[in-house]
Amino acid sequence: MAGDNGRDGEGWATMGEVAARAGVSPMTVSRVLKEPGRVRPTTRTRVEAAIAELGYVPDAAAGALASRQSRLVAALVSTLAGSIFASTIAGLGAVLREAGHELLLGTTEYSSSSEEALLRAVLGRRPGGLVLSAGQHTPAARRLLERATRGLGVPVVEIWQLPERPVDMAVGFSNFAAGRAMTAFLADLGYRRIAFVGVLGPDDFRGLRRHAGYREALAERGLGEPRAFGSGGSGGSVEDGARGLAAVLERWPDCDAVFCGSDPLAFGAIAEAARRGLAVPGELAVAGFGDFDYAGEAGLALTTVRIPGERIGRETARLLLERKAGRLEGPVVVDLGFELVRRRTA
Amino acid sequence: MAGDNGRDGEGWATMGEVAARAGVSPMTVSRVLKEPGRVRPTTRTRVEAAIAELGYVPDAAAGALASRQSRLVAALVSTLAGSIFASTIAGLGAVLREAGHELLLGTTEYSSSSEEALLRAVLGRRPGGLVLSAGQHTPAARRLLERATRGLGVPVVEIWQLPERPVDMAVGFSNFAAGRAMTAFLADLGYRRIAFVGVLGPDDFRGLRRHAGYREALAERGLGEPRAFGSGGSGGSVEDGARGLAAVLERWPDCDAVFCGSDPLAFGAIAEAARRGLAVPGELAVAGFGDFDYAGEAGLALTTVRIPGERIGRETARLLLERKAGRLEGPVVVDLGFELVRRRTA
DNA sequence: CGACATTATGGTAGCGCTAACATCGCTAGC
DNA sequence: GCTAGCGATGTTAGCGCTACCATAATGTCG
Repeated sequence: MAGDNGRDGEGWATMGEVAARAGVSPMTVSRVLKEPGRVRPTTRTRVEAAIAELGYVPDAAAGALASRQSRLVAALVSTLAGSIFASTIAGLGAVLREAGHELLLGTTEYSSSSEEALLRAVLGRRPGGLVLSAGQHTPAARRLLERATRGLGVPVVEIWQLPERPVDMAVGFSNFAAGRAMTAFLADLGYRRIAFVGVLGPDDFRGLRRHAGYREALAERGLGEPRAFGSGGSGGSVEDGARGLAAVLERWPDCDAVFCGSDPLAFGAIAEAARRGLAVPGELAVAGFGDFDYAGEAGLALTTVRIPGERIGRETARLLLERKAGRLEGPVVVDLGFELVRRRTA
Repeated sequence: MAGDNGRDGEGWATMGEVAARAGVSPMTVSRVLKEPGRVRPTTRTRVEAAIAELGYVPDAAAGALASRQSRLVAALVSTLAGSIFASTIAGLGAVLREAGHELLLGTTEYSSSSEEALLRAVLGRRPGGLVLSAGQHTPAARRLLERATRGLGVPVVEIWQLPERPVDMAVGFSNFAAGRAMTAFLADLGYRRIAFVGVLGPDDFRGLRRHAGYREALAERGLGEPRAFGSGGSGGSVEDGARGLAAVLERWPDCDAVFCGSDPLAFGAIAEAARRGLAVPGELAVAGFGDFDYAGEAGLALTTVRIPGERIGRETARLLLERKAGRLEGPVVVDLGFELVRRRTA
């Protein structure tokens, strides 16, 4: 079977074999691959033929070793589930690929203890850039990161939030501002007894910031004490939303609006409201966060906060590329903002 | 700043530097890393101290080149959006990481023309395994794959469906059987005029198989002509579901059930039904596919088909590892099945 | 038409690591 | 006390590629 396509030997063809077949030196083959313009067309054609005949695919590890360029960018996100980061990763990958880089992906699944191990594994690949979603890093991880970016010049981008003290660069939006804006928006709409349902575990930094924004808006407008319910763990599910609304209503039965820290939570809240015969938004307004697919007019018609997920990915890639090209100095923080989307639940 | 942690030199510490500091040869350092049991404890401690002091992180590319083992597994999925593959990738990554491998991720975004480019890029990394979600490959891509698995012994796993002619191995379930089972289930429930709304573009192989299963079930039970509406492109959104139901109802106003090719479509259909004042399931039953988060009791309470997404990932990793260990011969196809979940929409 | 600037190609030397074998020091056995 | 045998460590030789410099082939002009 071997030899059907390509060659008979063991393993992959090497550049030397291609060179021999084309009657040139390995160096010329290398140039055909990387700077075709610098090789005479006739030679180039010959080399390209040899490449095709042998089914040659250059060994990236050898190339990386020799050139000290891995053409690899590592992205470490907390999770892929819930479609939160998916579009960001897609955008990141698309831009990167166009520039000839590949994406090495790691998920920490919200356990920051495994973050360090993952980081070490990934750094061993000598990535040309690092993308991180986590808000807080273990001290050891932070040290590794500092060293990578400060000492070794590896660009690092933290995404989906704007850290006070970025390791290097950051692309995202202010969860605090978004939380405050939506709460203020609800207040402007006339709602007075606004509750908050979110994930308030210590690991979910972003949820915490949204909640802080909510409280801030309440205080600014003198809307009384916060009415917040935080589902614990790694929540943020539809069930958590239903439970959250139930808990809130039990404690503060007179609420006229609930701001949920994520669209799934809002979904759960709406379903729970329906179960209780509460008209939305007539008797209870509901707002979400994220503008998931199903939040649109055809689905929930949810009033929510839209986050430019894919743009975060693309912008991150752009920054990485710019910095590698030396066209970017110093710390960079890009605020891509957010957008309040009013639909029919508030 | 350099030297804060680790060393002052340019770039990363090398194994040779660690060796010098510990007063041993590089080979001993290598052994401490890979087979600590074969190094005397006192020596090992010394080496480990040197590693820590220098913040040494071994260069995986060099290791790969020398050992001809990349410890990299590449996964090529059509998309990350819609949370379809997310849990599979998470499961895959988790198991792989435990075994000391990393995940190289590529998304084709349903364009099979870019699949070949992606495949080439990824093969350059000499992955120890390949995971693919696409059903059909371009001839060139297929040739590359055949060569990789047949000629070079790279394990390949196709996931989320069971191809008739697998490249190497496959882990998934039968979309045909699932489509048929849900349709038959609806029939058993007493529904007689069952429509289908799905993505029927030529690129979505899985949707096509589900649709085929639907037709088969209809034929088996003599339920008359199929009533199918396929949204074209890369659809599968909530909007497509709403539009799909509208189209179906216009053409066949007497439908008593709709089977949707995915949960988002089902969501759209339910929303559209509500808009038209149709009681679900009283006047119109709706079934979905996928058992997304929001399909649960707390949300849509959707009758749907549950797919073991994460298990597919884990099983895939297991197969890859097994085959690499030489404990697995010949083609392997693992059918992980599916589960009909009856909730309150049918 | 020969000196010179170009352009095209080749040779050499490693990148950082590990497989395979060589060597050393030690304990065990008689 | 000598050697077989073992465990611990070192030496050598690349893995496949690219930077860098050298050389050869081509073109340019007085």
